Amino acid sequence: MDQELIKKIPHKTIQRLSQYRRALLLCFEQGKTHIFSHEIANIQHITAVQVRRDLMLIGYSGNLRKGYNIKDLIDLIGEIIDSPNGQKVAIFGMGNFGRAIAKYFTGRRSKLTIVAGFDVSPEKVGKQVAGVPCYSVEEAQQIILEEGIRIGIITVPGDQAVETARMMVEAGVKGILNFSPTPVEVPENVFLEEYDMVTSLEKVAFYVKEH
Amino acid sequence: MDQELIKKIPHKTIQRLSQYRRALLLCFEQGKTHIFSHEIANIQHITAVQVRRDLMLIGYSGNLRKGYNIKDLIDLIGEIIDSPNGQKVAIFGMGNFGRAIAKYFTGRRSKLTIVAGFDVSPEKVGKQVAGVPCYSVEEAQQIILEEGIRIGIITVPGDQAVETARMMVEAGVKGILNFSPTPVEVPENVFLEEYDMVTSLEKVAFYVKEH
DNA sequence: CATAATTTGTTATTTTATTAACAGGGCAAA
DNA sequence: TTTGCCCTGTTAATAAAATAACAAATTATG
Ligand SMILES: NC(=O)c1ccc[n+]([C@@H]2O[C@H](COP(=O)([O-])OP(=O)(O)OC[C@H]3O[C@@H](n4cnc5c(N)ncnc54)[C@H](O)[C@@H]3O)[C@@H](O)[C@H]2O)c1
Ligand SMILES: NC(=O)c1ccc[n+]([C@@H]2O[C@H](COP(=O)([O-])OP(=O)(O)OC[C@H]3O[C@@H](n4cnc5c(N)ncnc54)[C@H](O)[C@@H]3O)[C@@H](O)[C@H]2O)c1
Repeated sequence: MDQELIKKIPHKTIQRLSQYRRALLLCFEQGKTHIFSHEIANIQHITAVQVRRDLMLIGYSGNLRKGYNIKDLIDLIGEIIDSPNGQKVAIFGMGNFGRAIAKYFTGRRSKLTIVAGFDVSPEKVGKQVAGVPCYSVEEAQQIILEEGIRIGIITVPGDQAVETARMMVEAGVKGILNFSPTPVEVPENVFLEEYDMVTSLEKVAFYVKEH
Repeated sequence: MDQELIKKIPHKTIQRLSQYRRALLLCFEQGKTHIFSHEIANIQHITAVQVRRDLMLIGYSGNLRKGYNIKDLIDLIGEIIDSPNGQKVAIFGMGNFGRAIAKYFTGRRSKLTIVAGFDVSPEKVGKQVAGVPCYSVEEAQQIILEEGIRIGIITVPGDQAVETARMMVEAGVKGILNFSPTPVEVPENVFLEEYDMVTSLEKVAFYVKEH
């Protein structure tokens, strides 16, 4: 696919492609070879039109009678969202959440590998969590460079997030997923995604509230 | 505020209100009494217009010279998104992630309290995590009813999520925050929020990829 | 062979969300 | 007092996302 076009894919479509792929992988494991847009839509919470539109944007054509070839589609989504040689990820803050993430990601075959954790606590530095070595923050710059880590996950306490992000960017990280409740600033050439769990829960609470 | 109007507030605004409040609480603790829209905007990643628009929607008026009264605004946001007597929350699946959430939420004063965890593993049932008792899933229906739990967080493995959600709804849960990668179905009167961490990370990876 | 039934691919429309524009108010300083 | 500045609140314009609508293609079937 043309690189120019890839950049024009809406953010929401990128997210859905990731989700389509996971659903497709499940179908593929079950021995299915083809799938219709409305079947994909049923698995996710969306409409068949949305699915077709997304696939149109990535230039994938299905078979009019059999639908989409699952294997081909998985591969095409992979070509778009994965990097050929994978990407390395580091976790900043190996507390309860950071460790849960490390355990969760390790072992599952994926183009994304968590290769390092960083923490300030002497109890954690030097240990391994699910095979992920934990280093001190002082070593971060060096390890990030050596390993070629381009993505960082922030799971430090909120009051440490801004400084941590600054340091990550300085060390060469190109993408940050910030799970702390404190928004951080990054330069334009760094991609930032933030998710605040408390906000999500408060949102649910609001819509559940007896007005 | 009028209940009819409250229901018309956009989802995104509700999320931002939650975030404004947290930022405001920090400012309040630092002794500030008033704040301008552009100051709030700077803390979050948004524009001052967005802030003013959101506050307009909830009918809050600031002082032309001093900006918004922090204390009043915190209280108003609380009136809108909190329930007066708080709401009870349960976690389904007390694994690594579920336990991290339990530890994280406990102790912080908030209108949301995690009062129970549920799991199938005999090792976990009967124990406590950060003061949150873990029950077997068989007990769920009864405990949810007794405690008046209206909100549930799903942190069971993906292949258990659909069945878990079904059971939660049957037991009377009115809002679900699903962290498993598997989308679940809920009836119309139940509010559903889903967050998929892998998708977030894949999104970051995509925008960081060297095209 | 014609027809009905499906499903894709794409354009048009609608809805939702964000940003821009600006009137009006209040205070400070000239 | 008057001028200028910097706010808020609100309407208007723009952009992004989702949905609807439908032509074209393919196959099964009478
Ligand atoms: N645990 C959850 O379920 C959860 C949910 C939502 C958000 N979060 C957020 O994730 C973050 C971590 O939460 P947690 O529950 O794991 O807390 P935690 O206290 O268990 O872990 C924080 C870790 O960060 C380390 N740390 C502190 N300062 C650091 C620094 N400057 N550099 C590197 N490491 C540092 C600490 O030593 C500790 O190991 C917080 O910002 C929290 O708000 C956690
Ligand atoms: N750990 C993470 O950082 C992380 C990140 C993103 C998403 N998730 C998702 O959260 C979920 C849990 O992840 P985890 O890492 O905590 O896994 P985990 O295996 O540590 O925990 C899962 C827990 O659920 C329990 N369980 C299994 N079936 C159950 C059922 N039917 N009812 C109640 N409990 C049941 C298990 O006994 C276990 O305690 C998974 O769906 C995972 O995809 C986890």
